[in-house]
Amino acid sequence: MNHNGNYRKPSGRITAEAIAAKLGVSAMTVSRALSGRPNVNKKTKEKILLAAKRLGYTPNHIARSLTLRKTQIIGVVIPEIAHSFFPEVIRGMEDAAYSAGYHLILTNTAEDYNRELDAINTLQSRRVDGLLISTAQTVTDHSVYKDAVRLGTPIVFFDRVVQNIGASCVSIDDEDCCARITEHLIGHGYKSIAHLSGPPSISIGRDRQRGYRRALEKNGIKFRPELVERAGFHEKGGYLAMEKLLQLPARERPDAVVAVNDPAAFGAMKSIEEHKLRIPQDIAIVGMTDDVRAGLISIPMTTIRQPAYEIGKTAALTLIAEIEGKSKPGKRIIVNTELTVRRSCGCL
Amino acid sequence: MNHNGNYRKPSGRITAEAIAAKLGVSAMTVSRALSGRPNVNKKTKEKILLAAKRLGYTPNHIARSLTLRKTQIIGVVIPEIAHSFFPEVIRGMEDAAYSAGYHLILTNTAEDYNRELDAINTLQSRRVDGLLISTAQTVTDHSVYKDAVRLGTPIVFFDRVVQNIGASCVSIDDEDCCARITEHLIGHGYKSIAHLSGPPSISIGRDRQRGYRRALEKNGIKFRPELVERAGFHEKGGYLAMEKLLQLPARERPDAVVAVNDPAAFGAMKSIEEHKLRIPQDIAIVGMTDDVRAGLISIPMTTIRQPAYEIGKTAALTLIAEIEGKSKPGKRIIVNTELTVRRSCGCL
DNA sequence: TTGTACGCGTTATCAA
DNA sequence: TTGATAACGCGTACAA
Repeated sequence: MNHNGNYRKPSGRITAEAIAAKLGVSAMTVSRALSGRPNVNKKTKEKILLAAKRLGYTPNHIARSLTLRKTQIIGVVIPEIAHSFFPEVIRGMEDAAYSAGYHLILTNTAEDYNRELDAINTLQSRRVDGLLISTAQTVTDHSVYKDAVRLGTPIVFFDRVVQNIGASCVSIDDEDCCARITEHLIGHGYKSIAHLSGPPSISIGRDRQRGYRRALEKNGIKFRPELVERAGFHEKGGYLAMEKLLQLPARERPDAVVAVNDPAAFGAMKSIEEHKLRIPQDIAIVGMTDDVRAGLISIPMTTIRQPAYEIGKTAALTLIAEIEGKSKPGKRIIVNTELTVRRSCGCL
Repeated sequence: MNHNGNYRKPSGRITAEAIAAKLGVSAMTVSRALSGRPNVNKKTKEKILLAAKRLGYTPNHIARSLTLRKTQIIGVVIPEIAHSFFPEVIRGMEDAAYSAGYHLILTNTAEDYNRELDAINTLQSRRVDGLLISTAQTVTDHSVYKDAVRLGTPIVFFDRVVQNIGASCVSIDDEDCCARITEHLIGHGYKSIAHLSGPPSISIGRDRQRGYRRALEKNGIKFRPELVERAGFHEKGGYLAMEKLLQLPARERPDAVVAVNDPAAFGAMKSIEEHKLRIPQDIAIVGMTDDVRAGLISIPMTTIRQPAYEIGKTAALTLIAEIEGKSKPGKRIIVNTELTVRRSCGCL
């Protein structure tokens, strides 16, 4: 018994060597026949293929990876699985990977920096061919990423990206999105627009806030810091932030709110409703990301649709191209978004 | 250039051998020190650990897997990713796997039998330690599973299970669930209850239909075959099936509908609404699985909550126990469900 | 067209 | 406590 609690058991599986022995050829010929190389006699090839099938031969990909130094595996690091956005992203990645002969190892960091570190390390020790990463909220130190890139592991960031460290990034233009939806409100006459902001440690949070501010300034509306309240990415934070905003004297209150994402907006809606205020008549509200729920709740929410599937697929295709040397790292890829106007903004 | 389109590039990574050379010890000692074995001199161990860190050593898990014939990888085969049920299942699996030192390779079969075959084969050639499978709708031949089990790859089925082939199964008691929700309707006075059934090729479909029928019979209601319409698992099928039911002469129409799952029920609701019928006054409807949307739509839907996270976690824990020889295969594990009464059944 | 020798990076085994 | 050797199963390179 070794330290793992496992006996060293024989694999029990047929090897190329075994097939070779049975057929009186060398293992090399078997290998060639099975990987479809041209230089094998047609008849011996047929014999080998037949024997392989009869014996239930399954090539050992581990051994293959060891010699080739190529695993055909992509490591995926995401901060949460259940949020409706990521499953779609993963579906896009899986489609792209499957078509190109890669597999996905999925790791969930649950927004925890240490788990993310651990994930990246163990994925590297598994010698994944590349990494697809969306960073956890608590990440501040980028040296792990830099080390990986330096050691030759291609990385493509998606959604929550880290720029300027030599890795490609696939995301929406957060600043622009937020500016757009803010201008949508401005265009419909709202003057006192608040922002429920994301964590400033994440690019998404910073960029969206910048977009909000840019839209105000461009339209000659004075930026009022007291109208920006930190909410984070979740419902609870949105609720608490909105509670704070509603403590402002009535005449200083916002007439519209731009939330950093849909969950935060849902939380805020709850707070607004608890205060017996009407949406959108008393306070309009908009989100971002188009969570599945956005169109289903009693006051359907105006938001910005992010093409999750496309983000996943694009990120995977970009990574695979870089792994195979067909494309250079360091790209910045922006995928298009779409303003989805529903009732919560009062513009319908 | 080999047939893969890849040059054979040197790994560029530090090996245990390299550390050994620098320190004037053997590779074996390095290996022992790094895997925390007891029989290493404390001082040499420290030296080795330090050197490993300084040189940025990442153990090669591939080589390790090759000798140990153990990958610490679990292959997950699911029919669809985006359906809200599976992300939660995967989260449960990931949590369990992470704690036990395993990784998940995720494969999406998109309900396609050939893709499922392919997935299971390539996962086996990657020598995964075990498989977690929810079968695709189009699967009829179970020999792949049997072969895998015979060759010693543990399998645990979840949700859409295959019983009696020696593999463990984790699921809800579909027959019982469907009987329960049907009896709920009967208990509130509905007499003419229809069933939108799932694909009969899948155990879930068959079992739920059996539960529906059992509930009727147990309560002395005559089973009417014309009230069972095949819907499948998706919205569109539910819509079409309901359309058919609504073509029945008015007095033969059902006053309540038991759908095989929530998406089918959503489709049916759409059809009912298009016919200007009211839910639940004209026709009551219930689903199963508690899709996230069930509670959010304008007429919230009565359904049965399946503990997705728990199913995933239990399946993974069961598999890991079997992989490590701590538990025997062939178990049948039932996880509890919960009737969630909302407005669509008219019982509130 | 086919075979031989060796290497990939690690760990089990047995000897020192 | 440490080291030498072999093995895991395959693919490359070269020779036959």
